[in-house]
Amino acid sequence: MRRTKLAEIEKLGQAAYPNQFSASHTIPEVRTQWDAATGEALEAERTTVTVAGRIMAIRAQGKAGFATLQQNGQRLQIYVRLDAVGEQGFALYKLLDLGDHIGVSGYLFRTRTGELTVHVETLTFLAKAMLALPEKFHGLADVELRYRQRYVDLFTNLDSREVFVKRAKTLRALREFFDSRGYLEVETPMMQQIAGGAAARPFITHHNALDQDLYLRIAPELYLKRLVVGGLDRVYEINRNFRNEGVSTQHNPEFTMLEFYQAYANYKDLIALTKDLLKFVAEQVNGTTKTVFNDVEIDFAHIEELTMREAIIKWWPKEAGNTASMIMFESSEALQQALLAALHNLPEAEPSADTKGDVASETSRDGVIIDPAGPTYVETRRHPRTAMVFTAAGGHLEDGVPVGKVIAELFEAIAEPHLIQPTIIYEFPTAISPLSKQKPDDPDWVERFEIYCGGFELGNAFSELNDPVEQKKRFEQQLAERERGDDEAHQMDEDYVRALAYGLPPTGGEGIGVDRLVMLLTGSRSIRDVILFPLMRSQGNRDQGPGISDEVQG
RNA sequence: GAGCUCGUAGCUCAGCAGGUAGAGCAACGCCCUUUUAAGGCGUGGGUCCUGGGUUCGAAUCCCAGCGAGCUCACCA
Repeated sequence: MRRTKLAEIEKLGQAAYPNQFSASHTIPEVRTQWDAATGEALEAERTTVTVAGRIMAIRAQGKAGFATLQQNGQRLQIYVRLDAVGEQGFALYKLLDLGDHIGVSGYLFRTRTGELTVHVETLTFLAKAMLALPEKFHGLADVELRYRQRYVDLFTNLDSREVFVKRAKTLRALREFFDSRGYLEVETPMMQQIAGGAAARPFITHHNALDQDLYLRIAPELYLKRLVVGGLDRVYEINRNFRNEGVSTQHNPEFTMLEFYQAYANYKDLIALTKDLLKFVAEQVNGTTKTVFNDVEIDFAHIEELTMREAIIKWWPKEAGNTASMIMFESSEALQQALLAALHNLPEAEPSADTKGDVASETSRDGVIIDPAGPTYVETRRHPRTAMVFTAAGGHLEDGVPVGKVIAELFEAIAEPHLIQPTIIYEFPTAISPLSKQKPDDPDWVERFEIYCGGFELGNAFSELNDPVEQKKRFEQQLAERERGDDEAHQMDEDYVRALAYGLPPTGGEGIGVDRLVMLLTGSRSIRDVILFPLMRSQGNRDQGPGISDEVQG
């Protein structure tokens, strides 16, 4: 059908796939320059423009007609009439389909309804859309198709396009921020012989000529610190990490990570830097420090700072009474006591028929409804989740799990869901921080912080461990974990230990999930909405949507 | 990996007390020289995700599979 039209277009003397078209303006340029011009002014000027674009709407009316062209996410109406473009030109107009690319030349005017319009004098065919476009009003709504056929999503759903424009702005702002502070942008290997720098399962690939397995990197961390050893005191890298794990609204197997390292800085310096960074990027991208995520307004100009311990106490469940205090963090026994007291305070649960079978109410987090606006629980009559959290924590302590690890678990269960506004949580237990430096006055805690926002983790930073002897020891501990079957435990990296042995200055390092940052800045609930081509399950030979074969091969 | 929901025309959707599929947009034909979700008249268009089963009869009910979304788990 469209093939025959293309043949007819060629008969009109138009190339089916011309090699170039010289426009005088882009559509956004025309809009910028003449959006404010009145009809009278346009008539007086009689400005002729030559523009190109994709036809997104077409309205024919006998011997005249309109069409809407789109270019770079902006639209401009054109008006084509028989007596202006001639028989050939009008014949071409009538053969056009939605989605075709054309170029037009003509003068600007305003229609009766006041819309800026090109009064076309010459019409040039540029390329055919062989497949039908999605419906003009709803656009492409099927989420799966939007991800799999992003090219259609981008020109039909301009909101989607805007997300990726903002993503590019985010990256530009990040680079500007670090460049202006004397950081050097570097690129370190993404194919590594040892996948290190994080606890995650890697993808494995193979180099044929060397006959050697390689890992796609899970983090650039260890290479970046080697560079600091080498005297590149301030480095940053923005690039992909790959982790062989499940997907969710917050995880894609390949994701973009910003990591930066600064010699002679510690985690306190990085806290200050992170605050400046988030504020700067938000302003560059959105013109304001505020953004709306999940219907909640988030403001990057006000970033709260809490220690992990303070956060646990702040969001200690109300129904557990006044049972939390700083003392409980001092020993396993103290924490046990606090947990027991809290459990004792919990009101009796309602009959189990109500709680057990009520799987559907999981969304309300098992009876605890979270108010995203602030640190308040709206209590309902059930607290099974709270009880479970306390019971599990107590059990772990009895099993001899390090108190630091249990404290971190409590934090994740009790406090993390409340961290909607950007919040820096600092001082982490040593037990869960193998690469961080301990606090000089308190070896159970390390100089580390994470930044949370929108209910998830956005970044992770610490004063880097630079003692090669201690580092080697920690690698050996990880090896022992590996022996026990933990395939996420770190491998020994002798070369990294050697690098440290040459002397890593006191250094602060941080990683920020760029995709998640873009999610916050664009109000996107799913990471797939900010990744152009998110990983989708293969569909094998199953056809998805319209194919070209029918049109091309007939 | 588990639970819930979904899969019907190119797109957005309806149809599901079981009786051989429908609307709008898009497409095709005709009318219309300032319309804009243009309008009017007419026409064509389907592997109802796939495969089984129940039934005289399945888009509809049942089972299995494939794909997706969300939630949870895992995981930074």
